Amino acid sequence: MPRIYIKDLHSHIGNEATVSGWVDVRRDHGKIIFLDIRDRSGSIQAVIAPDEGMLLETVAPIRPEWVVELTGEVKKRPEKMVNEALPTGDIELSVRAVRVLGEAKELPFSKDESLNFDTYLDYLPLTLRTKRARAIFTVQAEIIRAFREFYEREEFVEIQAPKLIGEDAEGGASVFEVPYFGHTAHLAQSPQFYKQIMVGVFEKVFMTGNVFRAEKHATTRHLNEYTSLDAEMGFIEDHRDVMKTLGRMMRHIAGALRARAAEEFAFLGAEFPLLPDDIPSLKLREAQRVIKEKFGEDATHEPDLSPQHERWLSEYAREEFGSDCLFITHFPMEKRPMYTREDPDDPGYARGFDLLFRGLEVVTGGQRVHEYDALVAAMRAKGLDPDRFSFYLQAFKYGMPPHGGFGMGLERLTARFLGLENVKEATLFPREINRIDARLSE
RNA sequence: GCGGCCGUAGUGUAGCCCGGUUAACACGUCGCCCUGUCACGGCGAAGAUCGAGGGUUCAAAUCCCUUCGGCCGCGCCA
Repeated sequence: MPRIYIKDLHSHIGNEATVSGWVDVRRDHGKIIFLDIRDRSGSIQAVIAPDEGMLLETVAPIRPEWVVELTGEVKKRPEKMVNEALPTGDIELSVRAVRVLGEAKELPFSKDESLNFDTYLDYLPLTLRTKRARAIFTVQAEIIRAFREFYEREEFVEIQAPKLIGEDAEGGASVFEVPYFGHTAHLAQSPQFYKQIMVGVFEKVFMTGNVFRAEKHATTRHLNEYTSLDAEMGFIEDHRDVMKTLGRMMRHIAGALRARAAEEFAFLGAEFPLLPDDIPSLKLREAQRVIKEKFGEDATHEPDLSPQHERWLSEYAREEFGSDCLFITHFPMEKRPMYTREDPDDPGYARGFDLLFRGLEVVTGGQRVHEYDALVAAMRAKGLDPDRFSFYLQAFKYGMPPHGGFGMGLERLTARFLGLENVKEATLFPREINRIDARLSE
């Protein structure tokens, strides 16, 4: 017999049905007991009535998070007992039989209690069961689904990039070392090289996968392991082709969330973003002029934006352009990795961009160097030895089209969509300097 | 790495600035009562040597030092 989900119980009114799930709340009135039962689809009130003497004994030890199977009649509630606040508030399950499928020990805290974030992290297998956490990660799953949906429609091929790599990908960011049969391997800090290589194979590729950063940061926007949503496409004119695709993708994701996650957004008090057809774009130098004029800080000689600058610029983009997203382009070449393409019309500056979303950088992308000799020269200019990158360089040695792409932080994106303060709230099992599941100090 | 803040029952907090008899409140837990609640309710109980170590003092959760742990901001980045 197929399992009946709680959300479908309205079609069983007047009939007997069996549901299974976790006990959310127990309300014991002595001779009548109410259990709120939760499954993946919703929750319903089960009533254990006084005339079922044996049942009361079975139910007596049952506490929150016990897993039970309940059989009984699905009844329409008497009018006075309807709870309009709940989707199943007009019905209840009048229980005839109870089967305990799994017991639960006493909970360390009641599940609705507001916790310190550290306590939340200590008890993730339990705290992820809360409605809030389930809403966040349902939205995240929809973001990935929409991302995949968009690029499949655009005829990109989905690939899997390795996580164990030999040499560090880009220089700069610290990478984790891994013993590898007497050698030292590294955990990938980005799929950059592999997605570029695969442009030589499929022209257009995308991927989702985890990447690793060995940086000792302690902020609300950094993780030591995060999920990167990447795309790379060949035969572009310049970085603006990538930006256009990315803009359409953001609109697709927002549309998909509106269609499929409106309930979660409402529950979390999140607003859908303002995303105009053309996402506004400023060169870094223009953005710095805005900062100086509007916000009074002279950062015109900085090579990059600070977090405060990003928040200001997002504020400006919303007021000025009615957009929650803003592209910043043309960072100085010395701040960008060796595969970055310089803009011939703006020497010294890159054909690259960051995407700011509600005050935070969520994407970095741009056009790449695709000529072998130029790439070798760029490596040398950055003090890198081209021999160490000979594997990667084969792609360019044997013919590559002009191409570009981007990498996007899934947790940052999720957090910005939902207005969460800390990206760790948008990470199922965050890896941070002092914690891999449990605190490392313990 | 640098700067700011925090550590009190299982959980979340108050008390700390202005040291002083049994460290308070809420939730949870346990016991008794309750046939309509929906974060049920009522009565009662247990549970904390106040992160750890040292110092000042007649007296320290409270003041000082050290140490451990955590959070936030910055740097770096997505």
